[in-house]
Formats: sequence, structure tokens, C-alpha cells
Amino acid sequence: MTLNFWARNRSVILYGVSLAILLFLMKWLEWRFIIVDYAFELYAGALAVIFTALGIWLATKLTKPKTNTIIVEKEVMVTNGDFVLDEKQLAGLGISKRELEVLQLMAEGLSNHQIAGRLFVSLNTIKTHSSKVFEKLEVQRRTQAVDKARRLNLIP
Amino acid sequence: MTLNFWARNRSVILYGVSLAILLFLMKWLEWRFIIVDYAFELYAGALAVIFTALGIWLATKLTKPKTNTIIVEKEVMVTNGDFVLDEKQLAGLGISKRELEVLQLMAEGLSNHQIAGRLFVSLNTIKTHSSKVFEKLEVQRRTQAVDKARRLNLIP
DNA sequence: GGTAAAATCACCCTAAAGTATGAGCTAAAA
DNA sequence: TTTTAGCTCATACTTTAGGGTGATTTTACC
Repeated sequence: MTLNFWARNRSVILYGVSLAILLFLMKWLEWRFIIVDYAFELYAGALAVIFTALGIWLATKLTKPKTNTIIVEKEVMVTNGDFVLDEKQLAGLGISKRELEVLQLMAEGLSNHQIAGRLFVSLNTIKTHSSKVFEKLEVQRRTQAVDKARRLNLIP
Repeated sequence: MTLNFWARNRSVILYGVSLAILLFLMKWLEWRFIIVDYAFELYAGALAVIFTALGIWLATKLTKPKTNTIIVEKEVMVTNGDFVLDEKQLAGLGISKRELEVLQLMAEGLSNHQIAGRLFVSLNTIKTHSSKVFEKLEVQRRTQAVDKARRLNLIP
């Protein structure tokens, strides 16, 4: 209870005590330098400085530190990396699931032989699918097919 | 310049001026109440309170509020149409101007024969350039070259 | 002028891609 | 049941691409 009272009024009590001590000191000094008249300005000056400092100290105790929150928006460039297959285009062209698989691997730079291995079928099968894809895309060679398919959002 | 001086030392100047004014007031009051001896304690008390308040005011002025900067990233979509050639990559790979031209047309789906016609050179020249490009890109076929070049931002 | 790099061209050979034709199997739709 | 679409595979042939070797000309730099 008493501890509570002290904890809560600590600053005020300290302020009062220090004020009392200072007044006592000044009274004492008054008796020592009573002959010197201009000493008053010195007292006043000292008093002003001391209590200003005390005020500053009190301020830091009584006031909560202000926090200025500044929100800065930073633009981050995001490329259209998220490829989305154009299903409608695919259906419209009549390209089958398997045909698309072949096209995708073709675009990755795989040879027909490599694609065959990847999809566990024969080279002939890949050639067949390629031809079908070329037909549907109305192109003559793989580079053309890849270029067009990319443009039509069939491959990334 | 003078404005700058004022702006920067505003608090200090105000403090000095108010101190001078208060000292003048006390001197004036000293002449009015010189007969009453205990008035000194009143001065001191008033002085203490006033300068404490002044100290508090100063503290609020001198202490800068903390700035908490929060950076919010805002995504901005960039259309993939804005292709920018990676000149450094190009130079690093040692791909010549002519070689790049061939690569670009290759990516558009043109056959070697067609590219030769486009650039007014022989088919052999195109084959030579192709081989050089493949070598520098460390690939074996045009689809691979195109795929890699795209990834390295050499072609759109 | 000398040198190196880039561009151009030729020829030979092989590999890969692309075309044409045909066939078989399975699942789904008519 | 029949038809259709999709997938798989084969064979024969043609075209294109790719690798190798070498040479000449042009261009840029010292």
C-alpha cells in the first residue's frame, strides 16, 4: 500500500523534496552572501537553469514517447510470369491433351527422340503428334509452332 | 540565412528572451516587495514552477518524435510486352550483332533458307551463324537455342 | 601496315525433322 | 451395334538442319 503510493507518486515526491532542499540551500546562501546585492541575479539564474533541467526530466517521465508512423508505398515490378493456358483457344484449335504435351516439350528444346523417351512412346508416335499439331496450328516447322503457340497462350 | 538561423535556434532564443523578461519582472517585484522579507520564498517558488513548466515545454520541443517507417510493397503488373534486351548477357556470351539477327528470325519460326533471303546472304552463311550461336549458347538445336535465349532476355 | 575478329561462302556428310500412307486398339458417343 | 476421336506404331521417302573443314573478304583496332 505504502509501496504503491511511493511508486505512483515517485516523481512528484522527488520534485517536492529537491525543491525543499534547494530552498534551504538558497536560504543558507542568502545568509552567507547577504552583503552582495547582485547575487540575487545569480540565484535566479541558477534557479532557472536547475528547474528547467528538472522540468525536462519530468517531461521525459510524464510524456510517453511519440511515435510517428509513416507508411511508404514501394512499387515492386511483377512480371507476368504467371502463365495461364488459354483453354478456349486450345479447344477451338482441337489440340488434344497428348498433342499439347508434345508441344510443350518441343518448346523446351527437346528433340523428337528425347520427347519419345520422356513420354514412353516411340519416335513415330511423336512424329505423328507433331504433324497433327503443325496441321492444327497451320505451320510448317517446330520453331513456327512454338512461336505461334506462345502467342496464343498455349505454352508459357 | 538569417531565417535559417531563426528556424534552427527558435526554442533557445525563446527560452533566453523569456528568461530575461522573467528576471526583469522579478527585479521589478523586488522593488515593490522589498519590505516583505519572506517574499523571497514566494519568488523562488514561483520561479521553480515557471521554469519547470518551461523545461517541460522545452523537452517536448527538443525531443524528436520517433519515426517508425513501414514499407508496404505494392505490386505493379508489368506487361510482358516490354522486352528489354540484356546487353550484358549478350556481350558476356560474345554473340555478334549478325548472330543475334539470325537468332531473332529463327525464333520467329523462319527456316534457314528463309532467313538467308531475309538477310540477303547465302544459306551457308546462315548455317555458319547458327552453329556459332548454338556453340555460344551451348545448345544443339534451334528450339533449344530459342528457349534459352528467351530465358536470358536476348529475344522477346 | 599488321592483326584479329566478324562476316561471308563453299563443299561434304550425317542426323533430325517432316510428309505420306497405312494399321490396330480403346473408349465414348450416336 | 456402329461410328468417331484419340493414341500408338510402322515404313518409305524427302527436306531441312546441323557439324566439320576450309577459304576469302571486310571491318575494326593498334
